[in-house]
Amino acid sequence: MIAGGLRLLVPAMRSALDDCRSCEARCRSLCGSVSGAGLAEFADIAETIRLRPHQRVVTEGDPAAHVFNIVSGAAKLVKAMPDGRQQIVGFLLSGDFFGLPVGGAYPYSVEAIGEARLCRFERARFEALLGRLPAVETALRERLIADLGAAQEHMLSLGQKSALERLAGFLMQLSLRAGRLGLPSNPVQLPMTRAEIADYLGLTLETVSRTFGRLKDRGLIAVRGRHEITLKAMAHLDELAQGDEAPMVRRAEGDLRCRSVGS
Amino acid sequence: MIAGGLRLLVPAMRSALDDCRSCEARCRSLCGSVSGAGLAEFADIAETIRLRPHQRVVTEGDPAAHVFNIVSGAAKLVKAMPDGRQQIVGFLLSGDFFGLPVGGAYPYSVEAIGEARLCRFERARFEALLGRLPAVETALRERLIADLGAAQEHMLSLGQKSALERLAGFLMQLSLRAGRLGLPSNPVQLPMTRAEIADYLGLTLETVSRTFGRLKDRGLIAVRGRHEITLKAMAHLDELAQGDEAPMVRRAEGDLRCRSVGS
DNA sequence: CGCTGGGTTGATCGCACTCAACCCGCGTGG
DNA sequence: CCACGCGGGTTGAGTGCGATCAACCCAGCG
Repeated sequence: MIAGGLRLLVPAMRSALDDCRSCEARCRSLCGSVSGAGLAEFADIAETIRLRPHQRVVTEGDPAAHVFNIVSGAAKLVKAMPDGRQQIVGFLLSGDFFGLPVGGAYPYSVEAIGEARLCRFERARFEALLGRLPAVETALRERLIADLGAAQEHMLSLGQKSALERLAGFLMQLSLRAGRLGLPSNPVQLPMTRAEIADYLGLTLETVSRTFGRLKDRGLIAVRGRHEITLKAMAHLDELAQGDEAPMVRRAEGDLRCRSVGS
Repeated sequence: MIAGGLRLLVPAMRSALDDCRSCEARCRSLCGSVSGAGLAEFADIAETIRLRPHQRVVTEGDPAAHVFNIVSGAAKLVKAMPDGRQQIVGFLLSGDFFGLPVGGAYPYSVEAIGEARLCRFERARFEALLGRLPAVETALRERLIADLGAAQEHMLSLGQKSALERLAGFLMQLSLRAGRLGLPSNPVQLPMTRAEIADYLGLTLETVSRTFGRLKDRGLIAVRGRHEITLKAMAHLDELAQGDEAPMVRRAEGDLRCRSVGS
């Protein structure tokens, strides 16, 4: 999960929403944690929302009155600076959860990528439910820990990796994630634009475009259309993303310096 | 909290540790969430550990058998790459909590900065306790959400901000954090080295050193010794950190300002 | 004393940013 | 039907911020 992933609430909406059947398979692992009664309670406070492309559901800094769950489509979590710079801190796919506030306010804005359908809960009621359903509370904790881990992994990318390494890692992430959702993991589908990839990876759209070219030149990927990438050497891509292969920059390992005394 | 902050367990150690009194004041807000019996249970499974400077308690990738709570001193969360590059994803101060695994393994290494004392719990027992103490589970959830928010804020820094903006933001963070711990918030104490600041901000130590110089030249800070910084214009520093003032587009204006001072 | 770890400063380099032109597909409307 | 605009993408030329390499400084300490 690149960011706010939390797939436990989808089952709750089966009775509230009529066309959620595509979610059923992929969230089965967490269905067991919700009792029949609890499931009904979730359905009770659920509300369906449809989003047009680029439409915003949540605005950074607003008081957090609701939490959300993506049913279908994709969205992005955006943190903006006053001068227009922005960082996408995560992409959300169907089943992902978001909207938990920091200090009472949303810490990011959320906008749809393409059409999206999602499910809304009043936050107060949602939190009240958590108290009554410890299994859900535990599942939520697990997801938060996973998200925190993903965030830390992304910090490593943003702070230390080259453009090539970041993009390779991004493609591998998308592939793994699609696989977990039961979708084909090799021709990777990119619902987002180059500019959005750039804002996620801390690069510019030109650099992203050029870096796709470099990956293609190396024979690691094939670009088919704007939104489909074929991974031609996943193991190699992964090595590249991890920085395993010879990079231009090699930093000395500080702790073992005592070995080679001045010679 | 810059990273794995979680201050709820400290009270539990009052009976297990004799000299934790400095923690008492700062964790009072969460003390109420633990019943007397629960507190005793925590004390029961607590174990004290002392660390020498640079000593490692947790290694990235190892199976996570314990969770920890910092009693005194400071530590860093480090993610490393095979070629030696590393990203510090957080600094821990007294009261902070860490060690929750992603996929069963620690997602980072943890090393002491200077001397540190901490408290260790077996993870299985800790999680069992969470089930019996819902108030603690809730407090843990709150801390995880706050940590996730801090991580996302840091992504914005790493992905979009200049060296000057990152360092200004870092100093403001440290100041706020010290204030929350009941320590003086203006002459900021830096327990870590320049190299560690660099690895946290995604810069090199040379750039960090030069950027301290630029902040000093602008009259925003005063550097006293290696580990103490006086913030001379916190409002201005904060604007700088947020990117409110003229950023990358017209760097010339910033240079103009320096020139008029210099010549 | 000299050694060592941490910090500062200078000179140079290079990756990614910036600015800019251009391409392509698509929808709209004359 | 083509003209046009527009959003998204690619490519090229030049720039600059921060990385790299390398002295040098300073304090603590055996």
